Amino acid sequence: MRKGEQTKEYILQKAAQLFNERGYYGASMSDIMAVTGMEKGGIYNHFKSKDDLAVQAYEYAVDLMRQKFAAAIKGKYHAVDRLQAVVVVFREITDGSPLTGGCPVVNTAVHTSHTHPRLHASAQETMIEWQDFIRRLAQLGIDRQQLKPDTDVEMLTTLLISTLEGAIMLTQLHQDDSYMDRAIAHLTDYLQSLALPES
Amino acid sequence: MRKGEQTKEYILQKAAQLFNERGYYGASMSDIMAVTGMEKGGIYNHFKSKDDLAVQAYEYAVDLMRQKFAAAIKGKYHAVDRLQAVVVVFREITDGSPLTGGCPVVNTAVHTSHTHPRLHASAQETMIEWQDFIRRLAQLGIDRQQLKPDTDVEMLTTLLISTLEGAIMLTQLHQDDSYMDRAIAHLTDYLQSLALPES
DNA sequence: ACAAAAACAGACCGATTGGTCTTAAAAAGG
DNA sequence: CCTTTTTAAGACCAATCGGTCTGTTTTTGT
Repeated sequence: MRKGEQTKEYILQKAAQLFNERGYYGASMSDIMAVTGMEKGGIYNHFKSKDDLAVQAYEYAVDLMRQKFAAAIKGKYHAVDRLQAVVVVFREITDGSPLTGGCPVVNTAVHTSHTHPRLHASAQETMIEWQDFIRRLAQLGIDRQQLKPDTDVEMLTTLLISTLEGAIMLTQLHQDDSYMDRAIAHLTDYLQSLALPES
Repeated sequence: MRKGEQTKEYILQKAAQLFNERGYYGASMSDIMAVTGMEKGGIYNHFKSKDDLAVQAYEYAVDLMRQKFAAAIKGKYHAVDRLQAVVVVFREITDGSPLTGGCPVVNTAVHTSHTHPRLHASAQETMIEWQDFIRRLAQLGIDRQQLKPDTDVEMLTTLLISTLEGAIMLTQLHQDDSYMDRAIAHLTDYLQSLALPES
């Protein structure tokens, strides 16, 4: 029963990549067969429907991102360092890590908005999770007197995600990293400006 | 020959709306028949393929945006006022004007990235057009000594579009205007900070 | 090594896809 | 008003869609 788990993860990886680029309706089962090199029977042995595959593939992609976020802040204790590390994870999205084709959460959100309620709800939940993550980092930074006490946490969260996701989109659209570079340069300044000088 | 033009525009309006929400592959010709209340023959009388319809529907949507931008800066001569007016047009996207379902350029960019090269190229061109528009407004503002001479035009353009498009996405995803409100509040401050005091 | 179980291939299915074509209804031009 | 042209309807088509199922091949545990 171990061989099965291996191929299942292999399929998930390929499918996650394909769905991220093409969306649920833009990627057919034939496409997935082509990209995995497997036949229909082999795939449907692990997933009970295209729907099921898409949902699990999305969860797979999100898990990869979760791991990157966790690894990024590991060993960092200053809120500015941590938030900067989060920014770097977003930067890596445009480099194709862990998936090429842009942010899986935003892509899924756009791709499924009026077509696939189940996946759309998942995208919503993931985004709320990310926002919470950033919010907590910021709030903890305030509590630990690393960030200015009047820091607007909600504003910080919205600006970080909006600017980064928007810049990812521009970088993807034009195949030009400079948009992401500018966004990050600005956010870096912004984060630094929130730092409370050591007392 | 006038009745035909009327129905053609009617179809374009309905199709533009549908494609904006669901994307090229998420919206079938049957869906378009349903939303227009027309039969297949009536639609294919005006468009030679689904492709043709989608391309024209996108152009239709972009034209609506173009008109809004033109109207927004009309009668305004200070760069900060003009850029602020551009921001307001983006704000109206989240209110469903001229189309519900978010920004047609970003939606098309994401929906067609690896599936429909023709439409994807159109989205690219439109985005370049918008960037040029903002760049020119900013540069003219510097030339006319309304903006600080050291204003980074490229940075301004990237930040405006990235932040606004990212915020539109969040507002759409969560059905919550506050993301857009925060983004705009921040950008308003930012634009104000670039203004050159009257001499 | 061998029996049981899991994994995979691929033929097959009905439904839906985008698209065509003939025919009828309705505008438009004289 | 009456002919011509345009407009729209809807039956029809091949191809593709997601999905099932049976049979064969591999793994697996013993």
